Amino acid sequence: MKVSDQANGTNQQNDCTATPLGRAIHLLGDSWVLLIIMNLLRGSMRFNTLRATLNHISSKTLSNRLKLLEELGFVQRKAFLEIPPRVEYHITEKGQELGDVIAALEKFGNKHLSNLPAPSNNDCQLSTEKPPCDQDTL
Amino acid sequence: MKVSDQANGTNQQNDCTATPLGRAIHLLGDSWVLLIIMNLLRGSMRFNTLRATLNHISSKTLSNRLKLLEELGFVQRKAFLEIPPRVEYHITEKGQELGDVIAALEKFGNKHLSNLPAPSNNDCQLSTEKPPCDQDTL
DNA sequence: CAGGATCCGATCGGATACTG
DNA sequence: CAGTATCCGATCGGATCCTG
Repeated sequence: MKVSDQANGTNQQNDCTATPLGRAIHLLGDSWVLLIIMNLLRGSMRFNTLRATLNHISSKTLSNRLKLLEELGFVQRKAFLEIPPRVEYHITEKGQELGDVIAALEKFGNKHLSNLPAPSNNDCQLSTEKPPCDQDTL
Repeated sequence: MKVSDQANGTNQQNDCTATPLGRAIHLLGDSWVLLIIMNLLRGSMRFNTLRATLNHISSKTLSNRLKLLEELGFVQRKAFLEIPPRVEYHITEKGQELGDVIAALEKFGNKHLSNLPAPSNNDCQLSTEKPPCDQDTL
């Protein structure tokens, strides 16, 4: 059960998109979305920068998620008509509030997922230090 | 990118399991886990009851998630040696704190995912009313 | 009733190549 | 650089059957 490539909600299965919480779960029940939001929360980024930060994401996947987030109004795409082209993605007001969720996640992780045996690999850019997102809005 | 069937963390790809937040994202980046926790937060449930509540989950998937959550210590499995067998799953102290995440999710959903055009289907049992989980701990 | 085993289709996501 | 299109393998998850 993942977020579909397009932001169509016509999934017949089990997305529970009937209620806000269901939709939230459906949306945030996707690691990439979480990761993208997390990084964008710390500042606007260009496509490839973002892609480099999320180490192993393919351009396809990143593109999909970004498109989805844009449609939902959580991320704003700003394209500069230059050569070479430059596109910057940044969080919208709405998207900012996902910081609360991330914060809750982080707090939980720090409390209960810290001292588990780390499984050997270290992939994505997940800085432990607090990003300057407004967590005081909690 | 989903939570693997077993709770092994030996995923070589991109799970970002190095940092607590990464692990949290990895764990909560799964709709079923979120849904299960959500329902268990409202009270202990038996296997099939839980399964009925999460309308379309297969016993396999539910079993996997439950096992994972148990290994991580967020859910406690209590089996009664009766015939027919009865097994109750209930949230642990640790698991309780996932309520914060759920709460954040719900708050966000209510605020930003409420008035979107609902896509026709209504599957899972996602009650809109607040569960009695401690959201004031935020 | 709780759940393990298996089969198998659906989907996702990575790699690559290509375009403006 | 910022994607899109395509191919295709890996994985997940549903259905079914079976057991204690």
